[in-house]
Amino acid sequence: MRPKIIKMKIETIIQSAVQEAVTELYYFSPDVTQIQVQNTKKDQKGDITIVVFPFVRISKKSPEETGREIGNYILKKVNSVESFEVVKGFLNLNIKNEYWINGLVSSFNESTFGIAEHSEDTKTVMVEYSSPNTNKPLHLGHIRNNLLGYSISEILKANGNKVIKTNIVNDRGIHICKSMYAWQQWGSDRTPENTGIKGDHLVGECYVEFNNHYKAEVDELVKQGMTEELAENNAPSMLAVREMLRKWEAHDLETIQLWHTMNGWVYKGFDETYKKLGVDFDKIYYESETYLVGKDEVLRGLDENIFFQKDDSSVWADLTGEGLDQKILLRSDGTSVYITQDIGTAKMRYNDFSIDKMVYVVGNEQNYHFQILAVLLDKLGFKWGKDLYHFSYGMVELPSGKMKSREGTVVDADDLIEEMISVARNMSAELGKLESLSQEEAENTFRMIALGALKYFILKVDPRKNMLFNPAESIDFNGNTGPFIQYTHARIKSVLRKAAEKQIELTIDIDIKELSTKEKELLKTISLFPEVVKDAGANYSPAIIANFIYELVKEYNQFYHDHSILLEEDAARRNFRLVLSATVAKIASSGMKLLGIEMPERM
RNA sequence: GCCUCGGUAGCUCAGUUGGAUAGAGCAACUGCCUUCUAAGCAGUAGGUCAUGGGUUCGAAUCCCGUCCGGGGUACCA
Repeated sequence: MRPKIIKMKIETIIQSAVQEAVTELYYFSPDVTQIQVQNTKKDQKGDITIVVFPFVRISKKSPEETGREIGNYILKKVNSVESFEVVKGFLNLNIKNEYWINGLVSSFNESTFGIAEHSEDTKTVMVEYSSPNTNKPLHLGHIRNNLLGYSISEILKANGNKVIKTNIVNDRGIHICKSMYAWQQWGSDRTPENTGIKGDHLVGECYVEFNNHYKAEVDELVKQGMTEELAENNAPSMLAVREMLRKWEAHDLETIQLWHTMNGWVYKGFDETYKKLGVDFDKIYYESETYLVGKDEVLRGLDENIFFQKDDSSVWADLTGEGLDQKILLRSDGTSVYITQDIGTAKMRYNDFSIDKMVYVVGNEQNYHFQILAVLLDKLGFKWGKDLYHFSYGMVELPSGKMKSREGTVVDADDLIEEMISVARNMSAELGKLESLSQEEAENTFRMIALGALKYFILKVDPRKNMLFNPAESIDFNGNTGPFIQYTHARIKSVLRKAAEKQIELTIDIDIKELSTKEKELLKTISLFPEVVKDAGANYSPAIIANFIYELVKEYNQFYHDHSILLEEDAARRNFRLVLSATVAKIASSGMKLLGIEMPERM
């Protein structure tokens, strides 16, 4: 067993050295926040930079002189520092090559470099994502949600948490009844089997059908002189749907059966899409099973005077003490509202698992909702209520603007994935790639590339921001894209295969002294990976991972272009470059895995 | 109205707790395959960081105002 080596980061060592230096030189102990240790900018000489300005006031000397004095001190105290240079107010330190090479060796050696393992104090985090309605198929908006949810789960795991992925399916309510009613009314012989239409799409079609008929009815009534509001509430199909919902809540057998059947179609369809997207769940909750629990919780709250009742017998929470408004929890007729089921779901989760932290991956239009939910759960006594984390992400917009289901301007998830695969297939044929692979292997690679492109495109942008998806342009395979990263990986794997063919074995005895600029850059970037994973976890941001991997493989491609690997005659250097390549491939893969993106061996 | 998030190159996006000359990709133009995969590499061009003030050695970043845009503010979900 290898003893556990506690490797101190060079930044940390330097930071305390600076503190020491300033204390000893100027008799003043600076605050840690004043000591800025950062990576030297690419266009400057040096590896680590210390900003001198904050100490000028203490030293009462020029920035240059202060920098020199601190630099000299560090040079004497920190072994890894080779030399330094002061440019303006910046102290640039050169770190010994040995240090970077040691870093490479450990990242090459450690199978889980940068990925934390579970420990004694592992926290259990539950991540809720996806959360679809069962009245229509998944679209691009859901894709962003699913990819973010899956990725953030992986990132939290990589930061040492135990993660339970969960999904709350909205399987009840008036919108589901609309699809059911349309099916009954305008073609009750349709099934996914006899129409050949995927179940969720069939139900979605019914939903659209309903809206078209309904709209026609409303228009007709308005033409007859009714006000719009009245017409909307009195259109025959709306009345029928309300009756259907009433029957559902009264457990009417026929209604429940139809509901089961149609939801079954939808689930089967969803499962296919989830599988294609490569996302999954450890536990799925259904709103039909949680909303009554929520209602009970609200009534308990009423009992315990946490909530109050108005004269019309509706139940409310007074959140004015928290700087929020009053919030309705049960309607005057006793039925539950949206937030009621969230309380119920929370309660069930609370009973089912020992959760330390709850993360909800839900769009930013629900910021207010989750602010309220946090307060309500806290009032009701759930320990993680107050600090639940709403992973609030921005919308996906199209060049034409917002996606609207009712206007048919949504990008369907299944269609999009198929289209991406077909683009990957054509692109491959055009480039004359993968001809040596079997049909099956080739298809699998097209799938990886297509999904890599889609996932990376979506995950590379800051989740908090709205993003634009242009179907015509977004399916790019060059530049800052998933396929670019996959391609670099395939290239490295190809080199490694050839090395193996030539019986060249990789060894961790790196016996070189000199490093080229590109080689050193790569070593420096590699060393950042663990920090990047932590950063991504702390900020709930797959984008941080994505941008890092891009940076890494971009640098690798420059290195690859400028240096021979297998043709290098010096065996030690050749070995170094092979280890370097293998490590880049490994880190890129493990980073992409955190994004849910697979890496092909060849492409 | 109030709350909230945003505005960086023609387009899509990065930009660390405030640090050096604001960076990538796409699109445009120009080079590089007899050599480990050209889905690559190199170069040219492209900016009043919405705007006006303030804080300071230093602001795309922090504070205040203004303009523009998204979202929220339901007995919808």
